[in-house]
Amino acid sequence: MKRPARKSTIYDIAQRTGASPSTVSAALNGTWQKRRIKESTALEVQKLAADLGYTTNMQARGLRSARSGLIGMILPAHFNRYFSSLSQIFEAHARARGLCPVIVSTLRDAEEERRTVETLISYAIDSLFIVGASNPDALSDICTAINLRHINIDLPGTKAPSVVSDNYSGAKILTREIMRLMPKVPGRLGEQIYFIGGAYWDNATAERIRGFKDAIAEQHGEVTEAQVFANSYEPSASTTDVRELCERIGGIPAGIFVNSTFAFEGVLKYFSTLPVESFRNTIVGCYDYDPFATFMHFPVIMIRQNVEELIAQGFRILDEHITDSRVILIEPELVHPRSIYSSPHETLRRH
Amino acid sequence: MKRPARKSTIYDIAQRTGASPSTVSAALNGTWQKRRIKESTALEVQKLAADLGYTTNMQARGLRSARSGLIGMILPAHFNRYFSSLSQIFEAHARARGLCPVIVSTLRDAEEERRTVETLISYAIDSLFIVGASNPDALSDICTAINLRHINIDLPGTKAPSVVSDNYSGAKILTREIMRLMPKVPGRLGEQIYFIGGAYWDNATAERIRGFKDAIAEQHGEVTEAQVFANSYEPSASTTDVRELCERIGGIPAGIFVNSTFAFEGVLKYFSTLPVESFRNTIVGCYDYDPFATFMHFPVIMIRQNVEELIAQGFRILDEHITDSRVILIEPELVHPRSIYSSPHETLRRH
DNA sequence: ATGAAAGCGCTAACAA
DNA sequence: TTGTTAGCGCTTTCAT
Repeated sequence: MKRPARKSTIYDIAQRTGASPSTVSAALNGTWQKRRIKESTALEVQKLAADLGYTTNMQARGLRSARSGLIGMILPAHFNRYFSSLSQIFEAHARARGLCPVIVSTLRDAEEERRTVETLISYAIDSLFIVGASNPDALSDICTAINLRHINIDLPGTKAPSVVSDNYSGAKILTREIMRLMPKVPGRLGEQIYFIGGAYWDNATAERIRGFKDAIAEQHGEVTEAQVFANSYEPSASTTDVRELCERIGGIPAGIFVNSTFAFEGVLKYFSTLPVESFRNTIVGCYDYDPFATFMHFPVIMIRQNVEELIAQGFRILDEHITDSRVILIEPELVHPRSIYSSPHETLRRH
Repeated sequence: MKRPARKSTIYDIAQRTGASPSTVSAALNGTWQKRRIKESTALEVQKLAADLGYTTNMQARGLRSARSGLIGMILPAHFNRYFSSLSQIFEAHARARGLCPVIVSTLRDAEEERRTVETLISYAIDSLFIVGASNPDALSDICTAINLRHINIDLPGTKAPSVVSDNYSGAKILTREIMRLMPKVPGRLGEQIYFIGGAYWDNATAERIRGFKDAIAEQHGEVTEAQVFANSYEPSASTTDVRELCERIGGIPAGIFVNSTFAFEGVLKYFSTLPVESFRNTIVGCYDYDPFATFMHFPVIMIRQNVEELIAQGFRILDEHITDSRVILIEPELVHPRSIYSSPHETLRRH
């Protein structure tokens, strides 16, 4: 059957089958049994629709029914292994529910986050995942005003349910492991292990710093502020910080806790100026996983967050209509050097 | 001013300002000058709209005007450094044009690609970027039928304009560099350098294999088929391939051309079972860039595709209303070991 | 310089 | 078992 140039509508199908538009509508949107349309009628309509290449105009349906079939997610960046794995899993869950995912990055900019949420709302998204927002509560206010179901992922808020990694224990585990593997050199440990990257005003970073300090305190007493560099998420800030640190202490520290792969890239930028031999006595722990990073020319241990669980719990909360401000903690996992995990890509492919 | 529970509409604003809905509409969508609305009227309307937290219902606008303000992009996966950098750049361009990006992954599955495009069409996207599709022409047919502007990125089609990396020259450059740096050992070169990953039926892989073979032929004559393993994009296939290869030749080959970071992860999975010393005489070249991969315990050279240009040229083609099936080639760049480039994330942040 | 009114494609209440 | 009808919120033509 030749397809029309214009997209066909239920009216076209109504005309050609002799049924009414509402019958066609019901036959096509799955409510025909409830509307007691004769099966043969429904089948006839569906057949013609398929032949014509009909697809529902979602704008019209959405306008009428005040729902869109879209589900939104905002996150700090696409270009990051952690966030893009969240996207991958989020998308799979959305698809499984018959929703079309709309994933937009907001570059850790509160104003951009606000604008983006308003944009998504103007498209009538049915619910929203807010990942790593710099000001989740401000976004919650916007969502609540129009009764939009939403949840915070990765960074908690106080006005909506949150699912976050247990950054405190993760950092503690990672720090303990760094200390265990660190070359034993004389002098105060306080001058040998450092925290680099992230921003101290952000909850995730703050929790990780707390875990870092507590782990050290367990074994070696207090940590000084001079051991923590957390003023920005920009990789370039970490480049500067680690350079100044190394120049000050006259070498690469024995242990470095890097707050994310973003920061790690910044650190590597400085490292690339140093000879390979200078890394003999260094161990790096990085909060976030990258398979290539576990294969570097010096030992790197990593933390892998449970991305599947972060998203799955988010959907569970939506399903159960939970709206209080509970915080669900998800345990991350320690990754040893030279470890390759399969990517979500591998497990998702279906056929 | 207290905001209403329900989202306000132009009718609410019309009522409260005493203007008519059409005047309000014009005042709010930027056409008021053309409609010769008094400036004071427009300002009054805009002020109230702001106070009320009004935002346009894009479904209604889209339904009426047959445009949505959405721009779609489909790609094989989010969870990949190359694709997610394409997302990041695509998003920036879309935003700059006042469009809302909808980026969906289709897992290199032709059927999923088709379904996704139909879904995006049902939301009336204004144009579409098709990245790395397994069957671009089938998608072009769907788009053309409803007059949807679209372009192919990364993999070319014959029914729409395409912007692709120059995979042939990129592979040639990479192969030459592998050969230049390879440890010189006796015996035929044919038994010392191998191509691993990707799928030979996919244009990008095929072009890279061609570049690989030609580069070797330039210096050492023919290449045998036994040197090329390209049956799947799954990392696990590369794990198996490289394992069997190494077991067959009794060691790690002197040179390995890895077709993508996906495949590289698979290769590393096997490498992680080998002692560090066994890599003394190996050099790996990988088609795709990852900063961490350049810091491994054996030398890795990489190809970095010009992501910014791939997307920018795509938008240029859209802007210039080009619809023929021309193919624009973008040159990629060789990356030496221990090289860190700044991420798109850093350059995009605006404020 | 502005208002009235039609209609985009769909859903759902109501009528038959 | 099916048809009629009234909108959803907006844009746009035409009238004033």
